Amino acid sequence: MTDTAAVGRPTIVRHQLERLITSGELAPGDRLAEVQLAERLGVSRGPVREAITALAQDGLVVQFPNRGAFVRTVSEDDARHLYEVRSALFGLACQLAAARRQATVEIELRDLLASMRAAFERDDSEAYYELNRAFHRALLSASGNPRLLRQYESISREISLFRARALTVSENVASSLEEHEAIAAAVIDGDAEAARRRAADHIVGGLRRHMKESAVDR
Amino acid sequence: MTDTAAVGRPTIVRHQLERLITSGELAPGDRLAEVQLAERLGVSRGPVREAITALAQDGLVVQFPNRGAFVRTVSEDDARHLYEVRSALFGLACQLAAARRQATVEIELRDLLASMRAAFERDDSEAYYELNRAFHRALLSASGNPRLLRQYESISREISLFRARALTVSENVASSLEEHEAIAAAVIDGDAEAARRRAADHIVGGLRRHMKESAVDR
DNA sequence: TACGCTCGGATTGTCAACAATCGAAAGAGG
DNA sequence: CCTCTTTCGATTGTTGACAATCCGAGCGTA
Repeated sequence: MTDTAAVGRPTIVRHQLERLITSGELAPGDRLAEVQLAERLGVSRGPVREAITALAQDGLVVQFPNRGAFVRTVSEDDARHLYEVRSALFGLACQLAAARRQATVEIELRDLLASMRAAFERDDSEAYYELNRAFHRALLSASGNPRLLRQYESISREISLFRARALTVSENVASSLEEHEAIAAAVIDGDAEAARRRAADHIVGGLRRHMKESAVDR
Repeated sequence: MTDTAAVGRPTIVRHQLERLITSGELAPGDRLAEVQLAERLGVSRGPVREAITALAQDGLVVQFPNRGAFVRTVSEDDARHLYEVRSALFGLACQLAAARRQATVEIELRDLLASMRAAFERDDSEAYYELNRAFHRALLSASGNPRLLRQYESISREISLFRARALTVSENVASSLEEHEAIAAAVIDGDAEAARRRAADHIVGGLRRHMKESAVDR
């Protein structure tokens, strides 16, 4: 009955549909025909409808009465709005993480940063992308606010719909890496205000990078 | 297909259920029996199920597989987490509003503040509560980020489940009013950083007030 | 009495059929 | 040729029935 259980019923169909969308198999703007999805997933229309309404509440799908559901399309304005919210959320996470000063987090961050630097130096943008995600998740978890993590991941899913087919080029990774190190330093140092500001600025920079199609750091 | 339409299908049943919960008719912890709700609302189980899953995704309801859905109970920790997120969101809203410097907002804020001060002086906490909400909404709207408004209202709905039966006592209204004036001044002045900080601190203060049962300013 | 098992009522999960609504194509009229 | 109306196919919205699952009452045994 508490926050952690509020993730909702992890119904198989819901996750399958979510995967179809986030993987790009169902592209933004695509129609979500209930019967078609039902037979594709081997179930009836009922579970599909519920999954669709859940995803609509999540923002991945938009519904029009009597006209059906469509995969959300994210305009440039939408993307800016989403990045603004994400920026505030990540800023808060780092602020809280810095205020808590957990020793385990310090180790985890140093470890991740070392791996990221290694991935950068051997130009492995695939690995860097994953480590980047792990780095963000680590700080979100370190905030001690599970709701914040959930909110952040929801926003991130929506953002992933923006220019989903942008290639991950390895430009600006250097500056991204520097920003990460600055954030980690502030968190480890316990400087909550600096951590917040740097984290927020970092996400805003992510919007810039995303806008110009170099999508490594989203 | 854009963000504004993403509010989801405004199905009657969903709003009815939401009202039952936010009005306190269905208290936190109460079971949401599908058949009972169905006949109470005069529909079948289908729409009720969909409404429940939507509300679960929203955080007002928690679901357990094969065991049913319950109105979310918000612990003190949950409340703190929610207030932290709310604080960041409202801070962002005021920061953005300050950066935009819209003339119409200035007028609106001055007007609202005058009404709030009047309500405070005649000790009308009911009116003050409503004006308080309007003040927050005005700043959220002035941010120019509809997604932010939506997120904020979602969080606010969840917070309203915390100690829902706390009486609205007219204590601390004076300090709350001062904080509002300080926020508005920063927004009007275009000082985004001050606006953000004051707004965030204001919400954190709201948590303190809420914790000690004086729930005027949530 | 305490513990484990079985069974039964109640509730959720799923399904297929029916009703309501929409959009597009066909047709009538100007 | 264009526009408005009408019809029709397709899709969503809703329903009641059936299957699966859970929880607790009752029974038996140590």
